[in-house]
Amino acid sequence: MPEWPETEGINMTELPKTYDFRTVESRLYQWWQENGWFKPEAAGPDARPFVISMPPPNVTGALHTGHAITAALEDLMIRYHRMRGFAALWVPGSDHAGIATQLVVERALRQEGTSREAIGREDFLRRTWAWREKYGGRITEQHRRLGVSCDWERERFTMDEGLTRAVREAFVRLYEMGLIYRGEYLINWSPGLRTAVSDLEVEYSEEMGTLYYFKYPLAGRRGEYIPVATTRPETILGDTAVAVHPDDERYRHLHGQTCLVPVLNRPIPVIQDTYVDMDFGTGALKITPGHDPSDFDIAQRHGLQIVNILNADATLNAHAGPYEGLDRFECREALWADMETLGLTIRQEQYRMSIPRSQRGGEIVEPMVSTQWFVKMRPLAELGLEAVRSGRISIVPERFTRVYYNWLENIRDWCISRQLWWGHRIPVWYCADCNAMTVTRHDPVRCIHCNSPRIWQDEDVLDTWFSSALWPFSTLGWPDDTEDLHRYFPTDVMETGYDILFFWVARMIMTSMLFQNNIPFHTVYLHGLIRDEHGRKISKSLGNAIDPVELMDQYGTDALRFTLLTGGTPGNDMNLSVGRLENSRNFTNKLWNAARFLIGSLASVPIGDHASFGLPDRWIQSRLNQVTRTVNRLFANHQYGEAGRQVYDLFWGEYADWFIEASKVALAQGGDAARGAAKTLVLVLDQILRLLHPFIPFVSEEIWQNLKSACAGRPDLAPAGGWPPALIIAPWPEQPDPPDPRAEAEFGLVMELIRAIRNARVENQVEPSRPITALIAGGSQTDLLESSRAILTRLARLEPATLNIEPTLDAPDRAVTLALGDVTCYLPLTGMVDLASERTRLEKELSQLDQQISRSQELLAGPFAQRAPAPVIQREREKLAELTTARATLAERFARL
RNA sequence: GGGCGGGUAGCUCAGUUGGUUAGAGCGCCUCCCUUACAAGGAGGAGGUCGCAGGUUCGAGUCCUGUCCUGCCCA
Repeated sequence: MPEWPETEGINMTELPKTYDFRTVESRLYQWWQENGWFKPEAAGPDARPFVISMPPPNVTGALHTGHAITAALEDLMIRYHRMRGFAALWVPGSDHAGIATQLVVERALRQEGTSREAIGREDFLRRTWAWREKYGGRITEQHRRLGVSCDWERERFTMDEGLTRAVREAFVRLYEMGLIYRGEYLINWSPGLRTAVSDLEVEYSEEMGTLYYFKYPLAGRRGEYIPVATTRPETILGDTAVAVHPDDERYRHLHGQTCLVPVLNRPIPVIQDTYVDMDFGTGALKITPGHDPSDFDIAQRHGLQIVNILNADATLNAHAGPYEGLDRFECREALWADMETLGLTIRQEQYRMSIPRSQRGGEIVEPMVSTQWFVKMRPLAELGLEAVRSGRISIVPERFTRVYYNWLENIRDWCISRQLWWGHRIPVWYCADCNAMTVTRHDPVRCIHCNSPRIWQDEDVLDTWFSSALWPFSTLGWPDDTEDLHRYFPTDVMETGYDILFFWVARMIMTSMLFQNNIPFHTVYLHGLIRDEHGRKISKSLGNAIDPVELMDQYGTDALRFTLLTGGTPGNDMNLSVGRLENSRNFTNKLWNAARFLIGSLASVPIGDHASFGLPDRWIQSRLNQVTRTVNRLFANHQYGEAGRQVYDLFWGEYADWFIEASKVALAQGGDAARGAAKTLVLVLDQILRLLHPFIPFVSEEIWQNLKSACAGRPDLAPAGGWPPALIIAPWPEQPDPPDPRAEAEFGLVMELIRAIRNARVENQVEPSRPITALIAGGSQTDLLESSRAILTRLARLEPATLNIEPTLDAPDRAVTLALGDVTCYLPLTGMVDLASERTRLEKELSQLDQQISRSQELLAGPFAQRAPAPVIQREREKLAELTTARATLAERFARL
C-alpha cells in the first residue's frame, strides 16, 4: 500500500493551526502521480472508460484564467468518475500555435539582428523546435499546479510524429474525397503577418470612418459621370466595373456604357445587378472584385476581370500605376488628393462602418483575392449537424445547440493554408514538367503523373485548427489502429469555452464523423469567460489581467478551484472577485480545523465494540444523505457549482456549526455515546471529503489522510469497506440511505430553541460567558427536549442546575418568554429583564404573529384550500396551528406582565 | 437586421420540475481571543427579485410586451 507522504517535522497529532497549502500541494501531486492514479489503468481492465481530451493550450502561452476554469472543471469530472470506478483518462497536450509561436521566434531573431528570411526555412524550424524544447514546457508545468490529474504519459503535441501523420492522412483523404481544393478566391489577408487567415479569425468592429463621394467619368462623354461612394478610395484602383440596379431610373440610360478608372483611365463597363442597394450612397456601386467579398461574387456572375492591387505587406503593387509602392493608407490620401485636382471628388461624410480587424493584434485585415487551399464545408457541416440533431451529441447548456446549428447551416468554405513556416506543411507537390499536383501520405521524389523528379512542395502550412480538429482521435493514436483508440474512443465529454464552439468543437465533430464514422464525444460542456471583478473583459490594455499562478501562490490551488467551480453557473461568464477567493481559502482552513478537532478528540475515546447514536448523530447522518442525493442529481445534470455550494453549506452550516458543537456533549459523556459521536464525526467528515475531493483535491486528500492516520488501529471508527489507500481513489458516495425526516424535525426544534435563547441573550445584553436559567414548558416535545438537555445547556449556555423542563409549568413573574409552537421557554433573567422593554418586544412579536396568522387564515379560507395539493395545505395548517399556539402563549404572558 | 445571455441586499453571485416570511460571501452594526478554527464564533441591519401586463389557489421562477446591458451571427 502506498504510503502517504507526510511532511517531515509535522506531527500528526499537532497539526498546524492554519492549513498551509504550500507544504501540501506539490507533495501530494507527485505522490498521486507516482502511484499511477492519473492513469486509467489504475481502475483495472474491466472498468468502463471515461475520457476527456484536454483542450491543448498553446505552447507559447502562459496560464490564464481560461485554462484555470477549463482545468478545474475537467479535473472535477475526471476525479468524480475515477472515484466512481471508471477508467478515467484525461489526455493532456499542447498545440503548436502556428502564428503565435512563429512570432515569438521571429521576435527573438530580430533581437539578434537577423530574420527568418535571412536564416532560411530549415534553420528557422530548427530554431523553433529548440525554442519549444526549452520554453514549451512552461505552460504544462503551470498546469500541474492546478492539480490536473491527467495521464502525462499520454501527453501529445500537435506536431508530434504521430499527430503529424494524422494531419497528413486527414489532408490526403479529404483531397481524395474532393473536399479539399486549391483556388483563387477572396480571403482575409493579414498584412502584418503576411498570411491568409480564416473568417473566424477576423473580428468586426463598429468604427467611425469616412464615406467618400466621387465622380466616375464616362468614357467618350465629356463631363458626364456616375456619382459613386466608397469607404476605401484606394480600392478604386482595382475597380473592374460600376454597377447599378436594373430598376434604377436615374442610371437607366447608362447601361452598356464604359467608365474610366480615375487617374489610371482604365476602361470598365457599367453593369446591372439587383444586388445594388438603390437607397445606399448614390445608388451606384463600384465593383472591386479583388478586394471585396460581395464584389467578388458579382464579378463571378458577370465574368468581370479581377485585379489584385496589393502586395503581401499591403503596399500597392504594379496595378496601382503611379501609386505602386505606397502603403494602402498613404495611397488612399494620395489618390484622393489627385482626384481632387482632377475635379473628380464630390464630398466626404462621416460614416459609421464595420471594420475587419485581425483577432491577433487588431490590425485591419484586407479582403484580397489569392490562391489558397480550402476545405469544402457543406458536406462536412451536414455530418456535424446530423451528429447533434440525432441526439448522439448533446450540448450543455442546451441553448448553444441553436448557435451551433445556425453556424453550420450558413457555413462557408474554410481557408486552411497559411503563409507561415511553423506548422504542418501542406503535403502537395507540384511538377515542373506536367504541372500536375502530387498529394500523398509519404513524401514523393517523383511526380506521380509523369514521373518527373522536378517537383517541389507547396510552401504553405496548414491552419493550426486543422490539426486540433483531429485532437480527440489523433491523440489516441489515429491513423494507426491502436489499442487506445479502441478502448478510449469515442471520448465522453468535450469541455471548453463557448468562444471556441466554431473554431474547434464543431470542427472536431465534423472530422470525427468523417474519419471515424463516429461521434468524438457524447457531451459538449461549454463554460463561460472569466472576467474581472466588475465584469470587464480581461485584456492586456486594460491592465486587469488576473494571473492564476499568482492567485494560487496567494490563496492556494483549492481556493482558486473552488471559487471558479462554485462562483458561477454553466455557460455564463463569471466575474472573479477577491472576496470569494478569500472565502474559499477560509473554507479550506475551516475544513482543516474541523479535522484538527476530530483528530484531537479521537484519542480520548476508548476503543470499543459498542456505540450509541444520539439525535445529533441521526440528524447529521440524515442531512448528509439528503445532500449526497442532491449532489448526485446535480452532477448528473452538470450543475457542479450548485453541488459544491450544497456541500459547502452542509459542512460549514450544519456539520461544523451544529454537529461538532453538539458532539462535544457526547464526547464529554464518554462510553458508548462518545464512541457513537466519534464514529459519526469521522464517517460524515469522510463522506464530505469524498464529495469535496473533485472540487478541492489537495486539502481534501491531506485532511483525509490525516484523519485516516488518526484512525489507524481503530476498526471501530473505520468506514464500511475500510480505508482505501487514498481519497483520490476512494469510492464516491453513490447510494446514500434515505433521509430521516423525524431526526431532522426533532433536531430542527432543538436548533430553533437554541437560536431563540441566544437571540434573547444578546437582546438583553447577557454576557456571553454567563450561564442563565431557563424554564421550559415542553408540551408534546418534553421528552425530546429532556433528552437534549445537555446540548441545550451547552449551546445556549444555560445553567444546568436550574434548567427545568416539564410538560407544563407556571410562568415566573419576571422573565423573557419565547414561544415555539407548543414549546414555551422562560428566561428569568434576574435583575436584567426590563419589564417595559419586554412588553415592547412582546407587542412587536404579537403583531408580527397576528399578521402571519391572518395571512395564513385568509389563505386557508380561500380557493387555496380547494386547489392546492394536499401536502401543501397540510403544511399550511400545521404552520397556522403553531403560530396560533405561540400567539396564545405570548398573549397570556403579555396580559400578566 | 437575426439570435442568445444578464438585470435579485452597498459589492460579487446562488436560487432547474411554480409552493407562499428570497439565500451566501464580502462589506456594515453589536458582542466574544468559550480548550478545532479571529482565515473564527453568536446576534443583527439591509432586497416591492429592471418595469408593465397575463396565466395560476399561488410567480424571482411560466407567458407577452418593454427598458437597460453584454455577447454571437450577418
